[in-house]
Amino acid sequence: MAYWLMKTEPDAFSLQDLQQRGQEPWDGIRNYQARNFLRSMQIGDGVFIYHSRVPVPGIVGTAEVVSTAHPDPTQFDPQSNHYDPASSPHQPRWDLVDVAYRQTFAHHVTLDRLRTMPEFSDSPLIRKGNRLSILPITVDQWHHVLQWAG
DNA sequence: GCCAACGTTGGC
DNA sequence: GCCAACGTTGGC
Repeated sequence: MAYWLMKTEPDAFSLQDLQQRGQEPWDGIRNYQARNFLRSMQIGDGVFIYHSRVPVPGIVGTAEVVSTAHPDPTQFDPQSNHYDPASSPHQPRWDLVDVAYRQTFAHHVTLDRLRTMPEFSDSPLIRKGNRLSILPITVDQWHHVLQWAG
């Protein structure tokens, strides 16, 4: 059992969208470090959903990993803006996991708030210029954020 | 919308 | 293998 944080731009796909659909293949990850995290995920792992590129970025709720990693079909689709012509079906380069909605926080845990938490002082999440869209969350971080979220 | 920071690509 | 150029991310 592990914990993760996944970023999304709500203009493209929000926690509310996930709630409406129930679950969703988390496709479009095109970063090797993030992909390697995807590959280490297990069914039942907890996920913080983080909204980026909004006036007040932060963690807005939770989801759960409901599949292990499998090839992301959008890498083979020339119509997709995640198309990767260098990837082949014989040796897929990019994976996804399926993620199910769990809860929306009554109180969002904003980036400003996360910066005040000692649990996050070493996290890439609060570092300037950080572009990692999937990152591991410690047990302490998980529980502390849930506490703040009310 | 701007732009700093970063990861990736490709010429050499 | 180096590194400049490029495209993208994400806070502001």
